[in-house]
Formats: sequence, structure tokens, C-alpha cells
Amino acid sequence: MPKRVDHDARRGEIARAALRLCVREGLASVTIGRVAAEASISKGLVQHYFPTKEALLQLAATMQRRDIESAVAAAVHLDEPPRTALRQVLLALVNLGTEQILAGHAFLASTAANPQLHRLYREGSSAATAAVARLVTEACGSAVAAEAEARILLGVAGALADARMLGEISHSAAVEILDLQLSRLIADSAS
Amino acid sequence: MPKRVDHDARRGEIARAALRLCVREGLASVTIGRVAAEASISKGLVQHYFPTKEALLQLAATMQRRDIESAVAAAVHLDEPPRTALRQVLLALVNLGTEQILAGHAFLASTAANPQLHRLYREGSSAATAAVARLVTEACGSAVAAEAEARILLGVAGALADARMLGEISHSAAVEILDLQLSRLIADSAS
DNA sequence: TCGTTTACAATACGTTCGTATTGTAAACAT
DNA sequence: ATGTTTACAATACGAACGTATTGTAAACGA
Repeated sequence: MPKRVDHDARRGEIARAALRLCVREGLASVTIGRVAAEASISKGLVQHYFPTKEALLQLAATMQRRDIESAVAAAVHLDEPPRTALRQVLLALVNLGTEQILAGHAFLASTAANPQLHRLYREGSSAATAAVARLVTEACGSAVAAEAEARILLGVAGALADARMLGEISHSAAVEILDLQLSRLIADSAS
Repeated sequence: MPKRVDHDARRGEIARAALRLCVREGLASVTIGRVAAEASISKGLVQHYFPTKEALLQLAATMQRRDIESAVAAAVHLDEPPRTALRQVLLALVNLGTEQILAGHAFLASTAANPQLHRLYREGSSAATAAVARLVTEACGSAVAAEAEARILLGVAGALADARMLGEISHSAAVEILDLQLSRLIADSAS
């Protein structure tokens, strides 16, 4: 009934409904109609805010990345020493919900067919590696190969998150494995 | 026109066509009709070999896992010492083609919606971890936490494969990073 | 030899997809 | 006051989906 609506916020709501659907029933079941139902709006309104389905998926993927970034940002308390911040960042990744992990895999798999998604994920991955590499340098000095160590740590965190999602390992087991690797890089990796 | 046909082989061909499509254009574009066209057969023949689309995807996922297993098996020469075999296994994973990696992510993302796929991937992941853990024990003795180290190594290998697929790092950079981690576990990790 | 089975194609069917079009009522600009 | 936007719903539409049904010709068992 009213008029002016926050356009970006509405788009965000719709994209978030798409993400929920993707996680719950797979990317293949994300259709305009299902998204509209999930968001409790009409099919026509989805079209009003997104010219095409691809644009909707693009925003959903972007928001999924942003969700991860803000989960990481929320986990690191700024006044901690670098070694603690590094651990907190990796722990945040391990603790990601099933939602973020599943959606991430789904979009990553679409990378081959969608150059825009490819760029999004490539840049996101590079940025994450660079950020972790900086923390590694701060925590360990410049004697270590920071980028290589960052890739190792991010790989371990990702694999632990996957294993946790699949129900293979418990949260505490994941933390132990992460700390095992961290203890190789820096002494005193206690929380 | 003739009669007796190797049923399993035919099913394999069709599933492989589905995999190619999945890699090239994403899981969402894997439809009965497209698979039939990719395999150069009629839509009806796909139905003749698979009662349902889900059965087709199930076999495709199973074959994708088998492909990875045989790539790994082909990479390890049996008479090598364990430390060399371990490195060869991980290198084989890093060197996986874009196809296997992308399809793996796509199926893993369908895990939430498909309990059968969930079991397939959970069991596959556990088996891989156990196999690598055994190699770790053989190579380093029982003083190390073999399963934890196996998860770390598999995580690193997977992340390197992903980074290579996205075009972030070169093959040689990936090998260097893998060897960096391996050198922590065992002395003399040279090829 | 003849009926059954099998490999495969063709097509029909109801559903659902993405998109286009149209309608309506509320807010704004003038 | 009025005409243009804007938020939203409804529906129409052709294409493509998964599946069911039917047809045909070749190989087999009897």
C-alpha cells in the first residue's frame, strides 16, 4: 500500500530467501517461484527487484561471501595479539554454519559456467589468503612464507568445516586439529 | 539394432555424459534431455537405463568418486617407501582436473537435500582420511596423531586443487606449498 | 519357428520453469 | 488536482522439464 521502500534491503531479503532454499534443497531447486514463496511475496515482486534469475543468484552469492566476511570480522577482537587474532579468524571459519558451507560449495561449482561468479570467488579467495597471510607475518615475523602458510591454514580450516558439516568430526576435534597446525607456526597457541 | 549390450557399460557412458555436462554448465543444466544429447542417444534410452533422474545423478556422483580413487591409485607406485607414496597420493589430488573438482563441489552441495549423496560423501571422506592416516603412520611412526595429520594434509591438498582450478596459483606453487607442509611431517620429502 | 525379451526411438502429457504483460492502489511531483 | 512513479499481485505464455506410453526391429529361448 505505501510507497518508498528501501530497495537494497528488499533485494537483500529476497536473496536471503534464495540462500535458505539453496541450503535446504539444493541450488537446482532455487527457482523464481520457490524463492517468492520462501520470501512470502508474489512471483511478480521478485521480478520487480531482479531483472533476471541470474541477477538474483549473483546477489545471493555476493551476500553469502559477505556473511562469511562479517562472521570472521565479528570473531576477532581488535586489541588481541596477532597470534590470537589469527586463531580466532580460523576458528570462525571452522565454526561456520552448514548454510554458509553448503552454499559456498554450490556457488563454487557454478563457477565454470558463470564467469561473474568465477571472478567473485577468485577475488574473495585471494583476499582471504592475503588477509590471513598478513596475520601470519604479524604473528611469526617475516621469516616464514606467509602466503604459503596462509593457504595451508585456510585449507585446513575449510576441510575441518566440511568434515564437521558432514558429521565426521566434532567441534572439539576440529579445534584440536586446527591447534595442532597452529602450534607448528607459533609457540603458545593457547586460546 | 543388435541385442545384448553391456548394461553397466552403457549406464557408465550415460553417467559420464552427465558429468561432462555438470562440469561444463553446472548441475542445474543436467537434464534428461541434455544428457541424452550429450551422449548422442535418444531421451527414451536414458530412461531405459535409469528409472529416474535421481538414479542417474547417483551413479554420476559414484563414478566421480571412483575417478578420483583411481587417479590416486594410479599415482602411487607400490614399491616406493611410504613417505614417497604419501606425497604421490597428495600430488595426485592436487593435480585433479577441473572436472573432478567442480563436480565434487556440486555433489557435495547437494548433500543437504539428498541423504544418499550425504552417505556417499561422508563414507568417501572417511575412507580417504583413513587411507592417508595409514600412510602417515607408516612414514612417520606412531608418534604422530595420524588421523589429525591426515585431515590436515587432505585439507591442504583440496585447497590447493581449488586454488589451482580458480587460476589463483600455478602447479609448481601448489607443489611447493604441499612440500612445505610435508617437510614438517617427515624429513627428506624430496620427490 | 514363434513368442518373448531387449535396445532403442518417438511422442504424448501434465507440470513447472523464466519471463512478459497487465492491473491496481498508494505516494510523490507539479 | 492531477499525472507520473512506484510497490506489488495476477496472470498469460512458450519453452523445457521429468515421466509414461507406445512403436519397432533385432536377438534370443522354446
